[in-house]
Amino acid sequence: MANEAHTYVLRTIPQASRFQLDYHRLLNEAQYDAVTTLEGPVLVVAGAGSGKTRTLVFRVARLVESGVDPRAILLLTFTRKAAAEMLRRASGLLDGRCDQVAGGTFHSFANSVLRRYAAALELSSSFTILDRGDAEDVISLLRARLGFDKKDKRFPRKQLIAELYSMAVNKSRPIERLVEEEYSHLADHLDDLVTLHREYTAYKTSRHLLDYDDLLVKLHELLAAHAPVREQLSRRHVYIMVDEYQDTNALQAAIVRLLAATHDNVMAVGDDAQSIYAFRGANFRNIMDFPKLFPGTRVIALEQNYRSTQPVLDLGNAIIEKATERYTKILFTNRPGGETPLLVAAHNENFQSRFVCQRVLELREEGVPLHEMAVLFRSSFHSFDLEIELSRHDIPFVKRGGFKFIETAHVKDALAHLRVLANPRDSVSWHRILLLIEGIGPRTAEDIIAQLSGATNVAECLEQFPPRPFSTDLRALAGLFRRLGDGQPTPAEQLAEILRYYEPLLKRKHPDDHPKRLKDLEHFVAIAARYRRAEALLADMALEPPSDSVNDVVAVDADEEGLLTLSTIHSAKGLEWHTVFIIWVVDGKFPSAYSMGTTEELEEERRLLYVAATRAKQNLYVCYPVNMYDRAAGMVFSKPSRFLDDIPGDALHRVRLVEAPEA
DNA sequence: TCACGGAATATTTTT
DNA sequence: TATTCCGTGA
Repeated sequence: MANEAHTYVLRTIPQASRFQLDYHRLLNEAQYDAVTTLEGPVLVVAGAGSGKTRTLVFRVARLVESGVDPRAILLLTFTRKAAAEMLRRASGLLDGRCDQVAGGTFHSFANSVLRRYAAALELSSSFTILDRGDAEDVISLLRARLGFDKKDKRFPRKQLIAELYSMAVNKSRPIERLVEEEYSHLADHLDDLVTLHREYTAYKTSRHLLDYDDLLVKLHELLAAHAPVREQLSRRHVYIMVDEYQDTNALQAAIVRLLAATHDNVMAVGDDAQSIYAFRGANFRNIMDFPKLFPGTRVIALEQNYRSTQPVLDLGNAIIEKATERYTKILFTNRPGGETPLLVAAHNENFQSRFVCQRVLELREEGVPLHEMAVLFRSSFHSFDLEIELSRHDIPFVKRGGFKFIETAHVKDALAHLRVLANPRDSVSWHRILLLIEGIGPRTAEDIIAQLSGATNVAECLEQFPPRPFSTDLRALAGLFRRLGDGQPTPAEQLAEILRYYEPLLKRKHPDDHPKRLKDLEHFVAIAARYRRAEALLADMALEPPSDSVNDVVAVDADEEGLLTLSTIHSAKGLEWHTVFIIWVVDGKFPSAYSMGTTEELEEERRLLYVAATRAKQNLYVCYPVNMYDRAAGMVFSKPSRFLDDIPGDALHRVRLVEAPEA
């Protein structure tokens, strides 16, 4: 026995003792790889439905289980809701520790960092965030002040100017070059646009105003120019994960690079085929440049799809196959069976709407709950007719994307009062507030704001303004601020006080439809009640406004059976449903006629259709009306989207909707 | 300087 | 079609 030769094998002891979760069993190989690579730069190229979120969630859990302080993990996502959902799931897997992970959007992260380190940038920590509309208001104001509005050559509109300035930041290119390359029709006004931009920047600085782009610019500046702060932040956020990396831009990439300065522990997750935010300055090539930014990057591809049936996936693959530039993968699935997606030709828009309603009701009968179905479209207004039809059939729905309720004039009016309370130098909000008063126009408002800027007590200053026809109203406003200054009211109480002042003004301004607007404002008070600090409310309203659209829920009964989702494709990113309808898949609408100028734009539209198609788990209906109304030509025949042109019939089954004889 | 009404015009997607 | 612009009268 003692003489017998033994061979010994080293065997790893199962790590059950060390980790609560059986990562090996719960993840596929590529996912496991991504989840367990904790140190160093990693790029996860994750196809649609390949368990990207699952991977991120498990990685958070893995990090925490490995003894990493949850507060050292930073999860940057596209919406804060996405971050919250992931952390909720991670907590479900493991325990409450995962809640302490820092998470949010680039913008909300920038917001909180900048408030904390405002001093380093000679910025007030009570700065106000301008949304796009606010930025446009400022631009319009300055444009008038500079006299650009009445030149012989018509000056561009504020929207376009704001877009130009924003694009310059998000594409990291000077205005001059951008105009030359992409806005050549503005070339005549180049000098004035540059002047206006300088004024715009100065205006914001002197009044502690930051627009969306400034948040990123200032954060970058803070990290780039202040080494001690960079060190501190980098040591604080030791494990960084960036979701939806294909929709980030060069500036955001630079921020990540600086944040990771001391450790290089960054995991970027994304899919170049799903890049749909170029109009905001995102560049899908960013994802391919990640390894250049972080030498030694480990690239992991997730190619197995767990979401969709093979026929749905085949259609997705067929759509994206013809993209002119493509870096990655063909998705495959193990999900058996499934129906071939249908291309449904409806006689006109209303037939299309009725088809959706009918099919939704049938599926509900078959046991598919409403919240497992969604209707997707290119542009928000494409669903108007459908919304009417759904109401008629008593089908409850939520609409995501499009015009948000926070963007309606009356909500912004009410919000403005809260904003000046936090930042008395917020002249944008002052402007809004004062123009509500009868008899006060831009000129008088300017005067009053000038007075206010030197004042220590707002209410007193307003009361002391020399008598004018509108003095009574001004005193009422002063009274409001006096009351708001008293005690420590909650944001909801403050808002209620504001509404008492605002209601008469609202009724005067909108004699016909003020009841609807008042209802919105009550809704707003309810939202405010969730906050204890006004600052948090204000930041959220600017950065993460409630995603419900204005014409919101037809709240029949939002019981467990839930609501049907209507959504723009952009707002449907990352989500999935049992059944998906895509409507208005017509050339000119999808791709949008405004995006047919360049190949880049057209390619982005193609990716958009790809994103839409890959949201479906089981059923996919691609719909279009054969006859549609065109303002110029009246009723015309439509042509299905060019992206469907060469798709064979076995990948997309073409059917025509005919009216069944009444039963 | 303000308010209002008629004319011009661009028209999507969002932090 | 809805918004923004621009001129007019108060």
